[in-house]
Amino acid sequence: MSSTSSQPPADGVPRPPDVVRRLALLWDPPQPSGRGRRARLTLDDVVGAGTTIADTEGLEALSMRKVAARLGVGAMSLYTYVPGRTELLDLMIDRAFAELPLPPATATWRDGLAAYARAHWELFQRHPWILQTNMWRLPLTPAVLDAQECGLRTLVDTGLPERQVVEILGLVDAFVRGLARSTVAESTEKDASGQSNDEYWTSMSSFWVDHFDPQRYPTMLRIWDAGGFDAEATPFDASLDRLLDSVEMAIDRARGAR
Amino acid sequence: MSSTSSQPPADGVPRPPDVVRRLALLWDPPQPSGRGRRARLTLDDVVGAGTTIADTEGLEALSMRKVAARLGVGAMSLYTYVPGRTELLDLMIDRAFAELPLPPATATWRDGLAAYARAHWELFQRHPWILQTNMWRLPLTPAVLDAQECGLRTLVDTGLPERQVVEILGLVDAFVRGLARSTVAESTEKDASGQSNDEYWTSMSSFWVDHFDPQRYPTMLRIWDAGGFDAEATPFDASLDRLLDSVEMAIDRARGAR
DNA sequence: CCCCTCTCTCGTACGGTGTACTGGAACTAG
DNA sequence: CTAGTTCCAGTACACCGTACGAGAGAGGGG
Repeated sequence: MSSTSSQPPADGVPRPPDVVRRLALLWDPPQPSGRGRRARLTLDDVVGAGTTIADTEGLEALSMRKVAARLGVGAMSLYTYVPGRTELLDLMIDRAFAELPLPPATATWRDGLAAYARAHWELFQRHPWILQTNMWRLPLTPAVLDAQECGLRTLVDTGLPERQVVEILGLVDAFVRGLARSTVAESTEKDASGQSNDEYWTSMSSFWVDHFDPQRYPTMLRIWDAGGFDAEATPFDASLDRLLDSVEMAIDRARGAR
Repeated sequence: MSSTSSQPPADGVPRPPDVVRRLALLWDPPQPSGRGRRARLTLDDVVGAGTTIADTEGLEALSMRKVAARLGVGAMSLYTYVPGRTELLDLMIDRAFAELPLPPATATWRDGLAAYARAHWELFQRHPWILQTNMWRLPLTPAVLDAQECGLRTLVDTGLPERQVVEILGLVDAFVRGLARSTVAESTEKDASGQSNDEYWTSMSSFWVDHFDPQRYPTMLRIWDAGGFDAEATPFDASLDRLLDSVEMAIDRARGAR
């Protein structure tokens, strides 16, 4: 657990994590319970509102007060649905991962793994805030485990030893997250730096003339001149194909050694 | 730029980024300037104190007030050395990356790249908060560019097209960060969940009995039984070697096609 | 010598955050 | 109708980053 926790410094008095309650909320639907006053909202409303804010304004704009305002409700009312911000984030992540179109078990390992990677890639475009969650690991939620299960399933019958299956899936995950990160960066940086596009560009290029020393960074200069850095815009699929080639090599080797 | 910015929600009035000042601070040493009252501290003191706090208490505990307290100084005094928290973080990252023992240009590409990866790996063990900075990209600081230059240099003369050099180094970076993340997670999670080790363990295992459905996750179960997940503790070097094998394959192919 | 000017120092204050507490409102079961 | 149970929300607290401005210390010019 912990995963996304320690995202806020645990303000005020830290409130013990209470891992059990947190997991129960994720894995068992909140029973309506009949008795007492009717709820104006559902848990899904709250999670949805949070996701909308994070999608449009970024994770840093996600505050309990803002979520409550969007739902036309007092800030403290949210705490009837959700124990705290950390758990709200876990629920948002679960909801997002539930959107993943997971490939069927019938696909070949290569098609399946490619679909797995592409699905994550597109998810991170749609919900870039997931990459901001600073999680050490993803939270242990149903949809997240579904995705992991699916990814592992694509490789488990290829003859690879189990450890390598885990290792390779980790590599694929890191690859997708890394590439998504830099792609999102490119689109975020410009408007995040405030003001106009021009102002950003001029201050950016002032870096190259004022501080960048070509003698100190000859390789970078050479690669830049050869257009190597424009390739950040290289299609995702080409890089993925090369990665899958190396996976195929590992599989072939494992089969040969058997 | 932007990199680590938007780490705090841009509290209060956002203060325009002023990219120019930020870069100047990073690339040009702060001239002592003679006139006026003598400074009690140096910029390095401030950055060092911040690093110490982040190392020992985590990035979430890094606040201006805490850094100031450690230096025996008022909170606002820090702002004579540093424009704000964002810039302090950039400086801390630069200082950390300056610790990297970069391999000499004389090494073979494989030795150099392995040394590059291992140096980063060890850096992230020493300063795990770097993995928490949520940066879209690393800041454009001298030491960070030194490291990138070094990484690119190991591959630039191997016959790979420039784009693939950039792409492969990105993959290596993502790999190291990903593996470091999950390794750090393992050591952090336990004490981060507060209380005793026992309490953590019992609440953790309560997950497996209360919520984990083996029918839903057969592949995970199978890999678990085969010990595939213990392999997270697999030596870093073994995984790295396999990654480098795939790089070698890419190089051979590029040479063959030439 | 004084004074002026420049710099660093830092108390106060503002607007933001997560959330504990508490009293009340609204509903249902008996 | 009453008791029990739930949801609602205002207030309050500790903490955050940092704008502002008054004071403290040091050098240079007269």
